[in-house]
Amino acid sequence: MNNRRPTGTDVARLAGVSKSAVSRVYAGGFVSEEARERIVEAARILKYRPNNTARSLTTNRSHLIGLAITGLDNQFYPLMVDLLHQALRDAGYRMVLFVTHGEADLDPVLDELLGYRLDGVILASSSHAARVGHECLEAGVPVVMLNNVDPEDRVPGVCTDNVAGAEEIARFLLDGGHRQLGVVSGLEESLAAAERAAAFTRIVEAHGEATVRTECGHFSEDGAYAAASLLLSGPNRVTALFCVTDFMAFFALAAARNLGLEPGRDVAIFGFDDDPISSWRAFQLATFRQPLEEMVATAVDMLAAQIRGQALPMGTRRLAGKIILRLSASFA
Amino acid sequence: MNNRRPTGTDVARLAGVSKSAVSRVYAGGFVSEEARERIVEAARILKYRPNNTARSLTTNRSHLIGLAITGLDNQFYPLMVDLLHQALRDAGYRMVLFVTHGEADLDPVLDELLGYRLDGVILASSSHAARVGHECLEAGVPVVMLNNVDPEDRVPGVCTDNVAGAEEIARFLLDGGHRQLGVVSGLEESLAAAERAAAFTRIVEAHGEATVRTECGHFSEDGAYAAASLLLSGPNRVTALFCVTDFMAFFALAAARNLGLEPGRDVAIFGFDDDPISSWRAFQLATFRQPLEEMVATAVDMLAAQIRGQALPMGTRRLAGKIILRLSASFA
DNA sequence: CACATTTGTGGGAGCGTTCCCACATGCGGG
DNA sequence: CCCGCATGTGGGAACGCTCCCACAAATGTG
Repeated sequence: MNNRRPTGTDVARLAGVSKSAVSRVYAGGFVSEEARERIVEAARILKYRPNNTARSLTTNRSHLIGLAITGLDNQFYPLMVDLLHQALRDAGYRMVLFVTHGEADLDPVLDELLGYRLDGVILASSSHAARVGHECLEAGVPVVMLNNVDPEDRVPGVCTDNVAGAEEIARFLLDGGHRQLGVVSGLEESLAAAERAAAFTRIVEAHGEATVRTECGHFSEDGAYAAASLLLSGPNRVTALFCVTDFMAFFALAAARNLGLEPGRDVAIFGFDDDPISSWRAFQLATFRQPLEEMVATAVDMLAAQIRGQALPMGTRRLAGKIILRLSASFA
Repeated sequence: MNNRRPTGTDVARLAGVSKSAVSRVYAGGFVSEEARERIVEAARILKYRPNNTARSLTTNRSHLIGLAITGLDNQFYPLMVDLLHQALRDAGYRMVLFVTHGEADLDPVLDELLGYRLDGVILASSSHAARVGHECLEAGVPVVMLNNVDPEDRVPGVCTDNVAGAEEIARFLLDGGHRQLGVVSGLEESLAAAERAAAFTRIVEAHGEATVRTECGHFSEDGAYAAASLLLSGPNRVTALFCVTDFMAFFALAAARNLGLEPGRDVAIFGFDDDPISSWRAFQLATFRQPLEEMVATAVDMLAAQIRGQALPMGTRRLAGKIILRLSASFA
């Protein structure tokens, strides 16, 4: 344990060259073929590996990207993390994870985000992410919002075209003959979710003969269950339900069944995201698929461009999604 | 963008002290109250934040812990990541995430684990983690295995007492009168899962009148579905099924229903983990709860002890779990 | 054959910290 | 009054790398 790790100087000594030559081998410069071979061989013997910390200090690049994300209970997020991890790896970056729970967590996270010399930050938190984004912008740290939007439209970001998606679902349900519609909304701080609820409501209200009621599901299990239960019971109960996330829709399905209503027969239920478990036999949830691969790739591209120093057009890129019909809305 | 971040020297100049004094404020040394105030004020004005990279270079501590974990589709893992993140945060560490998919991914990950001067590594990958563990050991990097065991018992680790858990499930099913039992096993590289299958089998075979058949579920959706379908059909189909992970059990539930068998009435199905969604109404899966909070806390403690330089007793700590009875095994 | 040009090389400063050491103070006791 | 001894302080080396610059050797040109 006491034998410290070998340094570039050690390798240089063994190979009979200068440490500059060693550096050139690993940082990509010109070295004669002969010297390169000797250096690589020496490095192999000593088990040398360049110290990334020291390297970062001079190059001012850490190759570390921070990812801030809300609690991973919503299965859609782990999938996003996985894809993001791959995309970042392919682009030569490592991922430092920051899991937040609510707003209180955000400030210490922010502190660390800035204290560590991260090359960039991806904000996939559902709440209050814009505030963090503004601070990054101010500190000159490249930043991208993913699956969320900055109300002030200053932080660059990428998300699904929430409006088009919610509208398509609304039209589908209206076309299916539904006139009493319900929305299980998320927290107000999440603009992406708010956009979905608003767009859905707008279409229904424009129809004239249809009505829409909204209950807040708070992005939580109990919240969604309670909201759906409320909307699905009483004298003017709804016949179709739009939950702004699949995660909440799963609890709406449970609430419906608890009331003796079979989704797809007695009530139509839609989610949003296309969470991987939506297609499971137990749920078969109709939803709107976010183009996750494309979103992730775009976000990483946008971030990489900023890191390269390219000024970015501000604002949010909105990618097209796709409605996915499954059993839970089959009779609509 | 061009105005570089302020350094400790900048702060020292503004406060009229030396950079040593500034360092003392942030690294925790003795500074007179008056000087401290002036420094803090100057830092506030300049928006100074110590550069962690430079700090790491001298202290040889990065406060970065690497977490290697297999694909996050199994919901149990995101939960683990979340808890681990919190525990590491509380202990003053940040988490660098490495998501692996199969064995091929492991070598490049290992390279990066060692190249980055991580203070320690947590291996929660289900497969081949021991190999990576050995290499860390060799390189002198503190390492802990979580929810997995090293067959050679050299890498310290913590997991649930898989044997006791699987045995308890087996006895419960035998006591319930089941005589034709089935196991949906995982991949062979995962020793933790193998332990469960083996312990279950041992108890059943010791019974004398009961038989047990095993099919490999490969930890995958399709694999588990196929394995369960096989076990639940044919002339000598099983009446009780033990899946070595909840994730696979969800597909066993689906397979059973697809065959017209209602879990908890026509067939008993057990998982292992107590994945958060096991308790959902759509599943109500009987299972064995891993003491995740305790496991995570123990793993972080063990890692921190190694980082402090304490030699650790080798081998795996096995924590007690708890059987959780739910509808899927109610008639047993 | 003198000179420019290419090619590879080593020396050394610098990145922003920490930490050791030397050195000023202020103060009480011999 | 001078010595010891706390108590703060600043200077400067060190961490392991990159990268600029100067320079040597090999090659090409008039």
